[in-house]
Amino acid sequence: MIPLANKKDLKPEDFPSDIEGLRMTRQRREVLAVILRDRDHPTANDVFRRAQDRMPTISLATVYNCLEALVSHNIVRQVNLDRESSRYCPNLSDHCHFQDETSGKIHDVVFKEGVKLEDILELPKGTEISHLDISLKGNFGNK
Amino acid sequence: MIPLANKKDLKPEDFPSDIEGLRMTRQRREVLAVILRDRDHPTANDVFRRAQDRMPTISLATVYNCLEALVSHNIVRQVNLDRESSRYCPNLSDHCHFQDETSGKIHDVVFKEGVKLEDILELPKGTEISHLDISLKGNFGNK
DNA sequence: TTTTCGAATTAGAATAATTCCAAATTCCGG
DNA sequence: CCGGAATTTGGAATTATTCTAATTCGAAAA
Repeated sequence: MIPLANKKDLKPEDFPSDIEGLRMTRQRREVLAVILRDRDHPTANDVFRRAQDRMPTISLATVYNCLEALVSHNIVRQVNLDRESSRYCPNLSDHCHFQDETSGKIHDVVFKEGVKLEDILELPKGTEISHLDISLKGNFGNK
Repeated sequence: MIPLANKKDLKPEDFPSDIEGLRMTRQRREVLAVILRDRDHPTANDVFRRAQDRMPTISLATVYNCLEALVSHNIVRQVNLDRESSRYCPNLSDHCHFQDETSGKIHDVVFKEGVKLEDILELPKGTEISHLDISLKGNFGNK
């Protein structure tokens, strides 16, 4: 599924009719295209406003529906920071999120080669991890 | 402030009149006592219901006020998992949270000795971290 | 092509956590 | 004890998200 993540400028109408077992409707294509195009971790409402440019009749409820469909089929990732609205991200590879306190912008941060959770955390034997979420806040270096 | 965390059975009225620069009012004492007593990561509403046992007139708004005062003075920690309501935790030492998917219960998990973030994440030089949040979901081993 | 039928979309109402507000109360220094 | 400041209170307001019920769509069958 990483390939999809690179199709930054694929036109919505060129998406296959089925992605990860999810039927791609007109509005799902549009929502996905927005998320692949602008990788700034938009909220559902951001996605809604952007999708309206090319599809003025789309509704906010539909955007929520589409996002939930895309997330549950592992096509996009939902990012939750604190109590803020959920954000959406087309980067499916293992990574975590850094929110710059001055700009509010969110940056993806990747793990160093070969790092395993068991090396970091005191977890009882037999623990099985299905989801991991790491988020950071502070001042991001450089760029 | 670790000492406070151990005063599991301190009566609210025995708290000092000032903790971390925060004036301890009657309702703040009560809220803090609830959090120190039941370490099950209660939500604001849980705290409200429990506080009502000894103080039937306390209001939910006050519980929210108290919690925000306690959190901003680093007396308790606010825990946010996904989109669920915030939970509150008297454990101020570095740790993260594991939510057991079958029971819904939240467990504190500590880092292994000597683990540093820079060893784990690819962070640009000059990055300063002010907050770190790690949460896990899955099936917790043993106990 | 036309029909059919479940799935998807829509607008608006409903919900739930949290915050806001303005009035009443309590607190504390002088 | 007094006055101003801080806190508490109940209810209204806000906001993100979900739900609902009606409509529309679209793929496959006929």
